[in-house]
Amino acid sequence: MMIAEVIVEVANSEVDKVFDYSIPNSMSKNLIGYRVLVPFGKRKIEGYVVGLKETSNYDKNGIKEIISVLGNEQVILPEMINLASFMKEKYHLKMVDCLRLFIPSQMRGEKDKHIYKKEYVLSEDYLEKLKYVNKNAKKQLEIVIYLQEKAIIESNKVKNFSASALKNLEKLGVITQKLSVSLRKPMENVLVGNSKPHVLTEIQKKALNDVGENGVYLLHGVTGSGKTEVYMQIISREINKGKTAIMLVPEISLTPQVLRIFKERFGETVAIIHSGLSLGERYDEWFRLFNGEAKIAIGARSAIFAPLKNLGVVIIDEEHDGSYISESNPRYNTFEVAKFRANYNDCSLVLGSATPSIETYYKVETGEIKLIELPTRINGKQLPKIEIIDMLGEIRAGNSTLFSRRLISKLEECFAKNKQAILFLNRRGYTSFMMCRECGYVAKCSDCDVSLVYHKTENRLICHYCGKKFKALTKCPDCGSSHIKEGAVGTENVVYQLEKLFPNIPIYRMDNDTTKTKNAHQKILNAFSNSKPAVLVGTQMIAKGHDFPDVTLVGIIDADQNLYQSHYKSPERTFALITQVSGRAGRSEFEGEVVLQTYSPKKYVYNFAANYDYKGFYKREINLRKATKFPPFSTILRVMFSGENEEIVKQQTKVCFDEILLIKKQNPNSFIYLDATKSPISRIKQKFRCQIVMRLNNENVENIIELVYNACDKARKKSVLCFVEINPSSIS
DNA sequence: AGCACGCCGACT
DNA sequence: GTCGGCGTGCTC
Repeated sequence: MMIAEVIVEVANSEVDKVFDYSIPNSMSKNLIGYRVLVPFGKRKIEGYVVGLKETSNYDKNGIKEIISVLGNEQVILPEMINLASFMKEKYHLKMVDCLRLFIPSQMRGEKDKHIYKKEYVLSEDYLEKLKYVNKNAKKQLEIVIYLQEKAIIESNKVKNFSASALKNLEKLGVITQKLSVSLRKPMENVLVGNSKPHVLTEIQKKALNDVGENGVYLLHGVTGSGKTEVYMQIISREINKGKTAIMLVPEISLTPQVLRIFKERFGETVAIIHSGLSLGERYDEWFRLFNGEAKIAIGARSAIFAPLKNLGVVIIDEEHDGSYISESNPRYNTFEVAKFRANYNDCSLVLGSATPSIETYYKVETGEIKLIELPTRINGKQLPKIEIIDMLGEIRAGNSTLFSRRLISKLEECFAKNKQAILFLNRRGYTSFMMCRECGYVAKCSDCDVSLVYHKTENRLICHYCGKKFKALTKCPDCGSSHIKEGAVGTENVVYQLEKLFPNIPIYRMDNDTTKTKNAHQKILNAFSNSKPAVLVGTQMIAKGHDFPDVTLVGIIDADQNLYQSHYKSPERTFALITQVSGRAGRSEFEGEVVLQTYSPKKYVYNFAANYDYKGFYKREINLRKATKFPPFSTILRVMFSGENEEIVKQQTKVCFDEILLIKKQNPNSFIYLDATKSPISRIKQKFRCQIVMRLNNENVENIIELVYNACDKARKKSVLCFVEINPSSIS
């Protein structure tokens, strides 16, 4: 008899183990990677076959038979089953959560399940049916009252109510389910032209040749050095050998322009995976990769899971970008996943960046990564000159506005020449918080432990963590004072101040708030590029990948912003951001310049950034990390507990912490630091958060992590979420 | 996650 | 008594 090992498709559950099922005689035996329907308790559930064997150890009640095979395809390749196991072990994830990353969500569930949204409304005769509801059924009555007020429980709110209460009300006929179709958006019409490969410069040619058939490479090239063309030719080379390719870019730079370049060069052989696609489109693109019609996958982080066989190369552009580390649900490090796939396929992995992460560059030193450099701009122009302006000096000279005198005169100069400027500030909204000058009251979110940001256009206070909106303050709700102090300025405020200074210059703003609707991105960029002179004010989404030929001036309003968060990566992030934003200037025949405003002009990071001295910066930074024992010379681990009941969260954190203390006792040399605290943001979306943070020596670290994972399992409880992050990009 | 089983408080 | 809420444990 043949036994199939099945992972059942039950979301977010404790059922994370292999279940054995026998394969009926009528069924093909080679079921690895197939989706199947299996009896599970009293239910029938979907599952994935991850292994086959002759006998089962489970014999309590005998094993059950697979009911049927779903679809006729091996949707999960053997490589991907291995990858799922690798991720499960490395990041302490659930097997299902990993497998789910590999197939489009449309494929799961019964046909069309995910196209429909589940919503509840009151039945027409609900008043009649109400008499059947038990008077003690508190939860059920709560639902009825909610519905009387709001008329509908939207699909995203369904989880806020007791599932059994909803079910019972539906059975009694008090409420009915309403299925509303969420429509497939039409396919974006990108013109597929015939872009010919560009003639490479000698340096580009050398770079192309230096990338071998396997191994890991770092393409370190200044902004505008023509990395994209090198990537495209590496991909072409592999496609011509009959292989396939994956190219990852940060979500934020997946702009229509970038996609168009690839569509024009590779036509139908490229499939694009990004968050703007509808579920249907995503499914279509996935399937084109799966059946071999498309051979190149381009997309953000999750495109690393593209169902491609016979990979020839994996490219990670803007390698240092934070979006490559997943910060939700299955938390993984894209570089490590990419390396797994590259090893499995015996192909090369190419990282590209103008400002590689310190940890990556360290791997160049240790020989783990081979370095390829593109030190000059393709147009032969110098990188824009970066001028550091001391904002404290401005205050001393009587200028306490947002803009230094230097920036204003440069703006005037720029407009007079009919050119364009970009002003960068990595903070959206109008003012970061509002505080009462009399009593110190600060407007905070009701569901999260953070202050609210004032948005002038909406005239609302908005929580940047959960999105909840509140009425704007005119006076302090505590003491009635109308002396309200405003916090740090955001992009909205920059636009507002700028309008006063330059009433006749068109000003565009690009941030999360102005790009919510589809194609808003494109509209703003089009409008901006068609008007001269003009200013574009924006957050980091303006920093990447855009090619604005007429931008000659870049202003960095508040360069210090990143440095306030005392994270060991703050300096490298600041360096990367300055380099990135500065790279927007002087991309065509006109020279560019950059005005960098700071309150701490002496900080070493600014000097290195202003001189485009990456290597100098790296040396200083790596020595600092070595001396202070921070990654890559140690490993930081954060265990997070979160849940609605504060006491239970604290209790479970304590249970886990005590376990970890035992580990520390037995491995005293492994721990540099260990502490359990409330998270700096102690509540998000009504969930309390506690964390255990530790810094570990690298010797034997794999073992210690394993022990910490076990400690987490001991503290596991249904009502509390627990997850572990390795070298988290933020611990707030 | 579902679904059953079983304990416990409230009401005909 | 008995009905339903709600906590616990199991699913090959």
